[in-house]
Amino acid sequence: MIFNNQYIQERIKKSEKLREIGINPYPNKIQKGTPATQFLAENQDLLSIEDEIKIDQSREYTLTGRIKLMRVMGKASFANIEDASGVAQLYFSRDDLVEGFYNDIVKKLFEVGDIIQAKGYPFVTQTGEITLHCIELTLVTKAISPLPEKFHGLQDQELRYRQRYLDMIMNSEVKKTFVMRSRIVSLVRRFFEDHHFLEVETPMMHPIPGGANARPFITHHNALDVERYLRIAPELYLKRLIVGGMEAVFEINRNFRNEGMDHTHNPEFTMIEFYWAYRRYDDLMRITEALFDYLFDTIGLERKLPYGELEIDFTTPFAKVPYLQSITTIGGVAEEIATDKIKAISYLKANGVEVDANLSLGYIQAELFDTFVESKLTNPTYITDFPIDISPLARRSDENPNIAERFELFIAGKEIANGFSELNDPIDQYERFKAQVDTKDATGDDEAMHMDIDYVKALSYGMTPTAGEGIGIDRLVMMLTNQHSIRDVLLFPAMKPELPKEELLPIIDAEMICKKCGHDMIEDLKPAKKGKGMFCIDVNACKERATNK
RNA sequence: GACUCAUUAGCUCAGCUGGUAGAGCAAUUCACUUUUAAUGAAUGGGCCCAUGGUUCGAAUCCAUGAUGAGUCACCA
Repeated sequence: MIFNNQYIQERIKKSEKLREIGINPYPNKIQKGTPATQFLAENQDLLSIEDEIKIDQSREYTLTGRIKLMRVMGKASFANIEDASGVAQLYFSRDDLVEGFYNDIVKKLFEVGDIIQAKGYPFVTQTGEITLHCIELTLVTKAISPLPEKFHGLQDQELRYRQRYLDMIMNSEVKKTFVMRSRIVSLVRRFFEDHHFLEVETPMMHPIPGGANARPFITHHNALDVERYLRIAPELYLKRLIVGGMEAVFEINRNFRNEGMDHTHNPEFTMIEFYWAYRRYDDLMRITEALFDYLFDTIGLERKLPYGELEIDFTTPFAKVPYLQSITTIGGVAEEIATDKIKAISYLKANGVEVDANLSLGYIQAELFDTFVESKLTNPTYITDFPIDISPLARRSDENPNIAERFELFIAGKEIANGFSELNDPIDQYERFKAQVDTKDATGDDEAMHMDIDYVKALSYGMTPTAGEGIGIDRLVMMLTNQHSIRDVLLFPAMKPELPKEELLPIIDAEMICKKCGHDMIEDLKPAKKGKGMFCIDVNACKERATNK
């Protein structure tokens, strides 16, 4: 049982006692009181009263919040309560409350973790803290689980992620990070709206995964009996909207990639993608700089921000370095090596990187870039002029057919944004998809793109010359809040299941097998539409298994 | 996916070269009417992550596994 812990049992007993004496531990009609910080701000003037007793009984306040600390000293007590705004101190004594309430209820049945409402008037304590002198106390919500230790708080990284609400209660700076995240997302949205972009919502479940190189999550639509892919990028849908006549659109939402997790990767992450008709990739670089200026100015951030050991200078305009040049000047790879596939492969091998010789020069250069350049890009830097063959959706440069009108923005060695002039030649697009499919066949690269005929068809009706860009919101927030793990900017980061084996096994034995064929791979099963039990998603495979039995 | 580290009371942590468990906070009881992690006294609280192995004896040593963190690899 989840509540069989001794501490929880103690608290449940208190909850029952409250009910016995007619106090509902979970009352409904409670109004939120004055925010704690507002209470403190409005009574600052008490501090300057010359009198020995700084008090104003004519002022009346109601505060609501969670008890974080309680100091009981016989017939009087102090408590710190916290609400969304901050912490305020309460004072209550036996003689100021209804007779018996202090001794029998406050001291015995109220405790740290409970949410209470306090009515009273402000005064200043001997140690100079503005405090609410309570004349009435009401229980708002009983907490039957105790809070973690009051001084050290919740330190266990795992518990902090799994029980984020506890992390937020105990570690106030966590809340600050997420308030900042919300602010950034809101400002990004406002920035694009102010620039006359239209916010849209495109499908999260795609019949063909596209718009990026990544392995998708697969799910099943029962009614249509088809596979669906959680989107890896909204790109191809947003560009269909440009074809349809929307000339500036953006979408801020989740993308899903079925890949490894680490401190910069979560299986679901947030991106903004925006598409802008009659613009080119250099317009994107300018508007991205304008976005950073807007964020920094509106939030009031210094242009030089610490990031761990680093200091990052966000002063615009950002540096621009062409792809090949970055490999030679920043990566320190000789040009004759960087432009020769055979030499580049052996150079990589000498540095411990194995690459598939079937790959084209562009892919090999991408390896050179990833190995020797990326981690060195600390200050915001645009890497421009990408090899065309690693840019299947970007427009070819008019001047040089081997490079794409594309850039990526790097900060602190991480890719933050990716933008390009969009390819709008439907026949060229078809050929590029085909080349990707061939790569997939030749190298088994299951992240290469699929052929999306419907998208090519959309292009065939004519898409205006368009520029489009994606910015990783999680990483952006990491940079601006000096957080080094994506999990610290995600409210609920992805975690492995925590149930120990012993608890999982009985469930699997009893429930998690197909009722028809006895198949026991959980990922192949779906719950019965009516009644209990599980059945195979793939009906044909199920029949086959059943007959083989 | 590879390597390194961690996992002991509700929480934060000790626990030596193997001898069956300790503190602070929290809880319970008592004292205390201006405290700031309040204080003082007493009491209760443990499948030492799991499973094997070595051993007379394992929280401690070894193996395997689980979860988390960090480095690297892949990706945004």
